[in-house]
Amino acid sequence: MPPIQRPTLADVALAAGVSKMTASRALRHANDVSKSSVERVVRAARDIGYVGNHLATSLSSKRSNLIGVVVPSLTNIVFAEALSGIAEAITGSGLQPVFGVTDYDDDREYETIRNMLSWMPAGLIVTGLDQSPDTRRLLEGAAIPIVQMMDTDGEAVDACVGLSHHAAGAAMAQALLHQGRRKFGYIGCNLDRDTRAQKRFDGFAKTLLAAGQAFSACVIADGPSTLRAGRDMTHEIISQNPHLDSIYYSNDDVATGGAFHCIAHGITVPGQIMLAGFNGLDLIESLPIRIATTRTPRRHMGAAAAKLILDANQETLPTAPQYIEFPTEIDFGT
Amino acid sequence: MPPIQRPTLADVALAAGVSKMTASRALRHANDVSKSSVERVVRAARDIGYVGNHLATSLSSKRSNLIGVVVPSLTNIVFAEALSGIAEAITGSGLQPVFGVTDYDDDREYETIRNMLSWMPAGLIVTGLDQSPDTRRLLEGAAIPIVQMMDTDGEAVDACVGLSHHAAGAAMAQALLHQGRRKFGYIGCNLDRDTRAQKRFDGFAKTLLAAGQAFSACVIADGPSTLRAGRDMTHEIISQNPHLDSIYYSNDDVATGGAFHCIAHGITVPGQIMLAGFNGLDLIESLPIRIATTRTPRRHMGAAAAKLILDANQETLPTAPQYIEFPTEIDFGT
DNA sequence: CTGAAAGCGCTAACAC
DNA sequence: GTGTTAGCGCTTTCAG
Repeated sequence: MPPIQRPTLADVALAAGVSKMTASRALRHANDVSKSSVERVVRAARDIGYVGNHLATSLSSKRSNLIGVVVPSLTNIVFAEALSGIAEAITGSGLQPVFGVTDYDDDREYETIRNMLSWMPAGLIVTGLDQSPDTRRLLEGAAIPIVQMMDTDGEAVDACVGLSHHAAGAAMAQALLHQGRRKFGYIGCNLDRDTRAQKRFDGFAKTLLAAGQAFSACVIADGPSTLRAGRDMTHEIISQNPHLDSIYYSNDDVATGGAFHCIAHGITVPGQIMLAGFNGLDLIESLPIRIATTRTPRRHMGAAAAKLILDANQETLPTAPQYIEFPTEIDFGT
Repeated sequence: MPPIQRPTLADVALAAGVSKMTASRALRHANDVSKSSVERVVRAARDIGYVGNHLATSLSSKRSNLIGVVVPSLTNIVFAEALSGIAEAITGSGLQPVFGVTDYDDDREYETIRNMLSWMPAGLIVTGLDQSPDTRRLLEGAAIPIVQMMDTDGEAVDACVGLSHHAAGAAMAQALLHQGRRKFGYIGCNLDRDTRAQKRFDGFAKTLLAAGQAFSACVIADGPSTLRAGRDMTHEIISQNPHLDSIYYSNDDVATGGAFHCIAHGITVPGQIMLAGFNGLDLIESLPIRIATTRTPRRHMGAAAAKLILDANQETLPTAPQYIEFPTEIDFGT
């Protein structure tokens, strides 16, 4: 197929017998144009299969319909769900999401954001509050709405939608203490890069300390959070510390691995030992045993972040920098 | 902060004491420009914080660095992993992925693709081969590389990277027959919209038929594939058909729900009943019981699709339409 | 090796 | 209501 020149607005205008401007106006806000013109333009556009060129539109109007989204990972369902919430929130708005995956790497994050900025996006949604100084400068210098999502423990560049991971960790510690647990274990993955998991750990540990308690054992691994890692690490921590009565995990994936270990080895949960994760994955509620978790509204956070961008692009609304903190809820699955 | 006019190439050129063109060339392929010029331009760009404008670049060069990706869902980890593979494959290439979620809806898919096309993307990756006629026309008319991923059962618009779901279903039926199973149940979600799940079902059913067997019971639900649905439907099918010795599920999520049901009710697996899913999620291998599954290379499929687009954009390579079929492998978890 | 001119396809800002 | 004139910021020519 020869690369046929795709029809432009000029072609539409010609076919409709009007000027480019009238065609342009007719195709966008049908008001301000006579009914008959609109009709002819729309028909002409359809007839010749006009599609429009966002590049030209955006360059000319100095604003694009792109919205950048930066997440650390996509194998973790949590971020995929946030993306999903974003996608859902912007359907019908004409905005298109551009995404970047940083793999928890500061340099990748910097490059990704820099690259996105050169698309003059309508806004940027990035994960977390703990960017590198360079990245932060980049964000601060960008003259577009920036929303940092998933976390509220720290200072936002602009707007922020998330939850307090420190508080979530603290709340879980409190809850386990209330349940009478006293021999605490911790199992975590990827802690050196996942600052939100760190914050939960800190919150949990500080709360224990304040109650005159402490972790009896911690097992921390470098790799990503996987069920297998959770299962293996649980095996390790329990065989070395048989008297643990509870384990806090860096998230539900790892905790589920722990649950599988317990099921396979006939360890009663929560009888002998209580397991606690984080996120409130659907998975948890279907598990044949009950483990505790903190429910988090990933989808809503994504949607709320997207809505902030949407609002900021409607001049009519006051663009007060928002700081939205979602409450979390502990779920014992009972 | 007042909306300071962001520096343009002209500013860089001015600061470096060269023309716009020299600056442009220096910033892209440092060849064809004297060393001293390159140096001055690069320094000037950095000094004034020049970022570049992809909109202008793309409009002018009539090709963008955007790559469109259309998936039916993001809550299903499988598609998130494919995205992840795509993102990984294009890192360093300068390409940026734009994504759209169709929620298995033909109209949404059409609109999403249409919208993406107006960004003049370097290529498009869409899920599956079963688009609506309108969408198909849209794709055929687009003068860019199109890759359909995840499926090979059907005719591709251009290139195609995936696996045969019909064959995968057939292979699983064969495997269960070999294991001596004779009372087959089927449990599926979202079959009316998920054409790939349909194909697996067809392949399985046809193979049973060819062996003189048939499903003893089928339970099919409309909603999305969830663990809870799998668990509930398994409860239903087993209580109504106590003699089933195997169940084929539309995918691993639903099958895992089934596994949880069996664990909770003391049904031995695969002793009393064998469960078989599809995808080979990591989850499966950590499960305390062994269920069968078909391993699928989601990440690789995504990466391969992205590579096809990458290659097609390098004029040097022959742009032969590709048709890549990945083999699948049945895993009994033993 | 470097530069000047001429757009890419569209819309903002004015006319009429 | 509609059209005209200028660009948006960059790259593609084509001359030097």
